[in-house]
Amino acid sequence: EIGTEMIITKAGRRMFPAMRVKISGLDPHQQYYIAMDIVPVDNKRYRYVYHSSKWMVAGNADSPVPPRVYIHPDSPASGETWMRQVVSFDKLKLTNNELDDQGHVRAIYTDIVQMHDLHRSNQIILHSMHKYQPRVHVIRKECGEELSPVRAVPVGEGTRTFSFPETVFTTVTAYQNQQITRLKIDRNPFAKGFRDSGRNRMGLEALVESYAFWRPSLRTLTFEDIPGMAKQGMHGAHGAAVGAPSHLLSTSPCSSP
Amino acid sequence: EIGTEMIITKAGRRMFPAMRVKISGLDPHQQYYIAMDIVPVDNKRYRYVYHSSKWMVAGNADSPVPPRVYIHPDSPASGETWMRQVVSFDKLKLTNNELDDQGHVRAIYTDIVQMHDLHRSNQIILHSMHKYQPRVHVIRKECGEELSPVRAVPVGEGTRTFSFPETVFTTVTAYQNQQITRLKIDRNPFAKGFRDSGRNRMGLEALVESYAFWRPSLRTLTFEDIPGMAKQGMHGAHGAAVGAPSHLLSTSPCSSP
DNA sequence: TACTTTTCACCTAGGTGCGAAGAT
DNA sequence: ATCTTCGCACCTAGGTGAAAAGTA
Repeated sequence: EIGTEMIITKAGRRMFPAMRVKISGLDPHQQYYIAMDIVPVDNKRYRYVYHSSKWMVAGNADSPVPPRVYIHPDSPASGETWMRQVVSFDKLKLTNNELDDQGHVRAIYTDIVQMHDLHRSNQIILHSMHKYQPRVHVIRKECGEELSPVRAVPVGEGTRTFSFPETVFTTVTAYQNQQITRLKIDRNPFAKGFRDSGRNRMGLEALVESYAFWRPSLRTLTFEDIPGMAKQGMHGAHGAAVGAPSHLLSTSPCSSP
Repeated sequence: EIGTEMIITKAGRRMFPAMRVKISGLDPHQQYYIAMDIVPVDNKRYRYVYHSSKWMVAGNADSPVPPRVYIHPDSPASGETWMRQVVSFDKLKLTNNELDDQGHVRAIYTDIVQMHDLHRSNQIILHSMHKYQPRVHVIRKECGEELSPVRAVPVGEGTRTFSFPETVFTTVTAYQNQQITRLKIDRNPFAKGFRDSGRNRMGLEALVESYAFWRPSLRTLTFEDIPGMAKQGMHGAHGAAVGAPSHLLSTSPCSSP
């Protein structure tokens, strides 16, 4: 399996393809946040070796960047709403600029309830030439504004985290692998101006097969998590689910102090 | 004072200028929805008489259209968030098409809490050649999903409605008053293609003075409503506030059944 | 006649990779 | 040598009023 590359810029660049998930098994009447963060896969820095067309370790990772959580703009919404549609993260942008456009960098560490309140940044800060893993979080919304602080990567009952190993990518400021460039140009509508009318020698369909993130079967990921049936671990065709047991997401009578 | 005209189309047309309000006096830690609806000014249908440049009554109003509420897309958010920025309704569209793009027309009558849940339409249905008054609603978010049904125009404690008589307008499918056309072309960036480099004989600044909705001093409306000081009635320079006493908006310890 | 719908050129706004230039 | 930044042409997406055509 070959990982793809994602451009990062100072102004922020969208991921392409964007992460899209289909969700099932939520309590229809419960409110949830859905969020994404992106965590390092390892502690290494990479470089691309052209003659072998491979990424090679080039030292240890740079010092960590301020962690960010991208809160899906439809948050909060009921389980019913989330399950009715494919949830797309296409507004999220990747940047290598640690200076926030607004300044409030670390407030994201505070209460998840307040997160909705912060001016929501759609930028996630990453280092170039590193390998990363996007993660999707489903966070049950608590009644009231309980001051239970939640970390940048929220953990606790009522929160569940999903990782899809196929979506690991390497950050770059300019594409290294020309096959990746071809896929981006061919599939991203905004790059239509660079398309080559005469199809190059290797079929693009074959290319798509080689790059996990691009396979249409993966463009929609399914969370299978039926309340009452406390399934755990693998669900759906390719998705690995990690986190609290499923029943924690399903119900929540609203109680108050 | 001369009212402006707003185009309505089947697909929906934005208002220009858009309604923009500045809010103060909310409880910073309380969650609120902010919404807009548009109500008839009277029971009449109008026609434009060119030779006198005036709108004249042309009969009784057409039968009512399905009422709609445009929920500001930042809703719900805390008082702090709402007060930090100017709240703009520039995504709202006016239409004369009673057939909903999605179909769920009347669900808007249900609980305000569920409104956040519905696929939010940005369209408000109006009749052409009628006079309308936009209204802004500030609605305190209740804890939990209490099933207290709220009407299309929410009324009750925790809800407050603001009307600004200067923002009354007449709906049209094509502009009647050519001065309105000139103002739209001169001020709306999307109409730049129709601008006349040689300024027409009457200065546009003078035109703006004649049309209340356009005066820059009104493009930002201020809600003055300090909790604890139960002011009522007129606030700010031009805004008339109508609704529940102000203190009802300011505090709300979260209690449950 | 009086109003509405459709199509269109012309804009705003912003997402692409390219290639030259810059940085280390 | 290797990586990053910037300006650019070329796109997508969609908001304008004009004008012609449609409706009743």
